[in-house]
Amino acid sequence: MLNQHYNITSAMKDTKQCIIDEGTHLIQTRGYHAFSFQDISNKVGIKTASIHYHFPTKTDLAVAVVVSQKETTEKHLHNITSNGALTEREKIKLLCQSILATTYLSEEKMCLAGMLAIDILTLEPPVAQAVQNLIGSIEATLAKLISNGAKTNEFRRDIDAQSTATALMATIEGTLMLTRLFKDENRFTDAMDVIISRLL
Amino acid sequence: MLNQHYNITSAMKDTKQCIIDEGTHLIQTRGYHAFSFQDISNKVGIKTASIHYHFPTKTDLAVAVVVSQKETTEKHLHNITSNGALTEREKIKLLCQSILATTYLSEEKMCLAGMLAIDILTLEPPVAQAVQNLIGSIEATLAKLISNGAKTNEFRRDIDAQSTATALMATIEGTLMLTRLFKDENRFTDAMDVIISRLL
DNA sequence: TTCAACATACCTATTAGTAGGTATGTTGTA
DNA sequence: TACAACATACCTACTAATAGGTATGTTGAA
Repeated sequence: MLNQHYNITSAMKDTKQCIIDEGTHLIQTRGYHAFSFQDISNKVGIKTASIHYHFPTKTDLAVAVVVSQKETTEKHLHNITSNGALTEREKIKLLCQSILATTYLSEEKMCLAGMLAIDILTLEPPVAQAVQNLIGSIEATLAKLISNGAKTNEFRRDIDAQSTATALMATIEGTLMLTRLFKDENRFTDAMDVIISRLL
Repeated sequence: MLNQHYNITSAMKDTKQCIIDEGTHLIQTRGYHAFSFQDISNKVGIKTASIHYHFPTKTDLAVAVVVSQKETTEKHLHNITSNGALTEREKIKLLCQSILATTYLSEEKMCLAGMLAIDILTLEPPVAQAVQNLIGSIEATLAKLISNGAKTNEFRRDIDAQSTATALMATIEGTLMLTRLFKDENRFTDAMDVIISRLL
């Protein structure tokens, strides 16, 4: 896992990315204030002091985690939105399924943005800004999909893309939160089915 | 503030309740893992060690906070549901307004249940159970209101009380989370208007 | 004189972060 | 092409601060 004295091969991610990945996982499962450098140290196999070499402060790490996630998410979103074989409604449904699969169904993780959003009052401004950017990006994609569907009369006539996207985003976060609380994935599926069928 | 050497008057809540109230406030603003006994000590004017006299562990305090909140909330919910002058739809809207007023509009607080629900993987079972009970209670009230409205044909014909209540609960939590993130109360109002008008 | 409700004084564990050192890799220049 | 100078990526050892928690002492009121 360590790069010290070794060449980096294709099968070996560099340490910095390992730290980001493990940080992402820890934030999604335990939250910002419930994970420590020691947790990362144990998983990555690097001393806590060495983590500071890559990320001087915990805030720096958190920012890197969110920025990295934004890139990954945008690629993923693009894969869905650019699929010409799907209707806009199908794209939105697929997006929801995809979120469930990468969060609760993957070690009961929460959405990264949501997990950090809840700590907004205790996060330093750079992290808060990064989280806003991440949520903003996902919401913009949703609004675009709804807007597209509206043009082709795929959705209800009087739909408002922006407020509907906002409501959809909120329901995704909230339902994920309650799915984790009750450990019942049907909560997510049922709630999203109701919302999508009524809102769109 | 302290009761030591003083009689408890009507204007003076007892220390135990003061600790619970301050704990409630701290959890709603900072979250479980970002508040300490020292924070409570500073606000209540009691030494941290003395808090342990009333609540042996942090878990005990958290449970007391949630149980206390459940009682308060249920009284509040009853005041709304038992108001004969309101339609079921009006009751639900009032309930949403009331939640916004007591959370984001009050020092940017989050819903207590939501704030703890997010930490489900790091909370001890008694706390998790208490949070489930609290959310369950609110959700049951919502389901009852929807069920009542359905009987009087106040809502859409094909409405399902339980799944609609679940979706509504999720949207309330999620929209509150994003309202705090972006510090924009219109997010709550807009999203809830869309949801209520489409779902009910 | 008992005892509830505190305070004092501590403990152990953990936190993020720092200081200084070391082995290896890279690079510009003579 | 040799090598000094520097960069990279770690290490050990440490710090100050904070966390939740405990054992024991004090005090005023019933």
